Amino acid sequence: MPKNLNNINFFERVYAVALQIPFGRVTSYGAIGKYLGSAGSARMVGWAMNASHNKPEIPAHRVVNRKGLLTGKHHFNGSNLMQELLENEGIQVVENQIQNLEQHFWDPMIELKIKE
DNA sequence: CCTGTGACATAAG
DNA sequence: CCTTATGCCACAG
Repeated sequence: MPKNLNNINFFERVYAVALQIPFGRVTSYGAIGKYLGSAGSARMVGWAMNASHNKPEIPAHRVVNRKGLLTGKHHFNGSNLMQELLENEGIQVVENQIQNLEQHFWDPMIELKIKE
């Protein structure tokens, strides 16, 4: 993938990965960023998710930080919607933190492999 | 072009 | 476990 194209569809890349997260699975901002080749710039992923508000189809609730903490829940309607969505997928959430994270963790690097 | 910003990550104390 | 500090990088204005 040419470097020049990295910045063009960055948001869409994030969306594409988020959309590929299987039901009942979650991943981290860093994992997505790493998969996109922008390792370390997990902030970009979070920011992209912030922009994903325009795209309701993006399962942003399946994207959490490294600790499995629902740091972005405040960005959902201001309620515990994010937690409810996760619990609806069979994921236990206690104190805004995903339980058994490793069990539910979905790594795009592994599941989607690395292209190029 | 420069500055601020952000739903993160990692390290250090 | 906590708080700070620093790196990180694309985007908006």
